[in-house]
Amino acid sequence: MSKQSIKVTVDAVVFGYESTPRISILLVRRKYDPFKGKWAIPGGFVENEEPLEDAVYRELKEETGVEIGYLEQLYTFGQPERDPRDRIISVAYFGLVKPNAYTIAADSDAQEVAWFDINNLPNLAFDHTNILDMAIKRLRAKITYEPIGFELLDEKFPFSDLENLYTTLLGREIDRRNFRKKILGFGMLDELQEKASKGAGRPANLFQFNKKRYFELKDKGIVFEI
Amino acid sequence: MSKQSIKVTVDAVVFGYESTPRISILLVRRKYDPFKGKWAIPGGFVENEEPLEDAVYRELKEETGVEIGYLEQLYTFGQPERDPRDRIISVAYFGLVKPNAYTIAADSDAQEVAWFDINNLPNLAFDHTNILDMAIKRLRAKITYEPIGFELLDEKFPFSDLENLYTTLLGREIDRRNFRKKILGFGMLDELQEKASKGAGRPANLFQFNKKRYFELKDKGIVFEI
DNA sequence: GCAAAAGTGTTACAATTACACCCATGT
DNA sequence: ACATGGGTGTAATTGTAACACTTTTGC
Repeated sequence: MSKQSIKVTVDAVVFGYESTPRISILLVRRKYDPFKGKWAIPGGFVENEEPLEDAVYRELKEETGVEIGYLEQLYTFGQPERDPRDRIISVAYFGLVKPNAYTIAADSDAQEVAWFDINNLPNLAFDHTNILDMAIKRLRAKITYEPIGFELLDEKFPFSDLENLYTTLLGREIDRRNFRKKILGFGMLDELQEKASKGAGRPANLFQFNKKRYFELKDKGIVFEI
Repeated sequence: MSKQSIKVTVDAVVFGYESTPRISILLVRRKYDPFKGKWAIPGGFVENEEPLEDAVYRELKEETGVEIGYLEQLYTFGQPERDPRDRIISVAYFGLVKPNAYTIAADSDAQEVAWFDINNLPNLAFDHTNILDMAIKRLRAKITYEPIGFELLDEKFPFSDLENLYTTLLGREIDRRNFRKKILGFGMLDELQEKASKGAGRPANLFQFNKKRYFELKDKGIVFEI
């Protein structure tokens, strides 16, 4: 009991979205053994007096330079054999970044950090494929009952971005009219007096997620659901 | 990093149900400091080569003698100040026991282990009140989208037991006809040729949850939902 | 004026809710 | 025969899903 020698790490599956459209995940290439040279999700050891979430933010900044807008705990992975050398328990998180925060630190060696399309992932170190699978499942499920999709879009976004995000993540077509009716019906989006400039076709109105309003509605018992 | 001195425990919030009706939670009284004499949820240190879930089953058996039928990970609590002495991270689980497993080990001092009604809980050691709150929320939410309620009932149960369980947990009346229609409509309950014996009134038919059938239906895309 | 994406309403269908009486047993 | 809990169907309402044309801009 008092001779317990278990180490604790945090790891973070960080998702980004481009309107290409593609959903991507932030990976780092390992510099040391075990699994030297393999891609892995960013993470590292928790310091003795450090809260778990702080450790996640710190490691992400150190390893990738990315600052995330949304973070939640995913699951704790603790199988004794998950690390070939020591007993290491990993508290995994999942995070979302907006496109404008979607850049990798200038001081990182670009060869060591990269975004990968979730449909085209490399083999990963440790049990990170498991962690990633769970994170993807959680994200897919969660966007249907919590308004976290906005955390993957710019502050101001055209409605079609939201629609494409859902189409891409859920892997099925969505009826534009019904979707718009439903989302706008909640009343948690502010329609701005601004139009998207770039691109072909008719310019879209921009919208903004009103978080304060969302919590008011939630308190009233209104449930977000797709 | 290599001087990390964090310890890892598991703790389990174990729920039971009696058709009184009441939802109860298994607690143990602490024998040692810190919080000596206070009630706490059962748990303890993970051994070096021990999977986390094994540690939960072991601690539950050692401390309470209760064998649980359902177990899932809840959340990992890691605030540095959650234990007044050391840095201890707790991987919390939540478990469900059927009424017939609802007994406390004969070799336990009865004064040290007890079931408490969730509406009448004592002050708890550490941050266990937080853990418990989260577990209750999770249970309430989860019975609406996964068929875990059966894990709190006997193998064979009258339909009214299920209805009362849901009424009690959700804290609102449920229309008997609509509820029955919906649940039986899923086709995951077998109606037995047996009747409940005890009690006043017309004897109820007994039902049994068909887990195999449930997974078949789930694979077909049928989703359980209340 | 044409290509490209944005914006908009109505109808059919499915699911959910509301609601009240008879049945089987024990005493 | 009465008290107790068990068992059952239908109609109204609500929510969801299907569906196609017009508008605004850039080239």
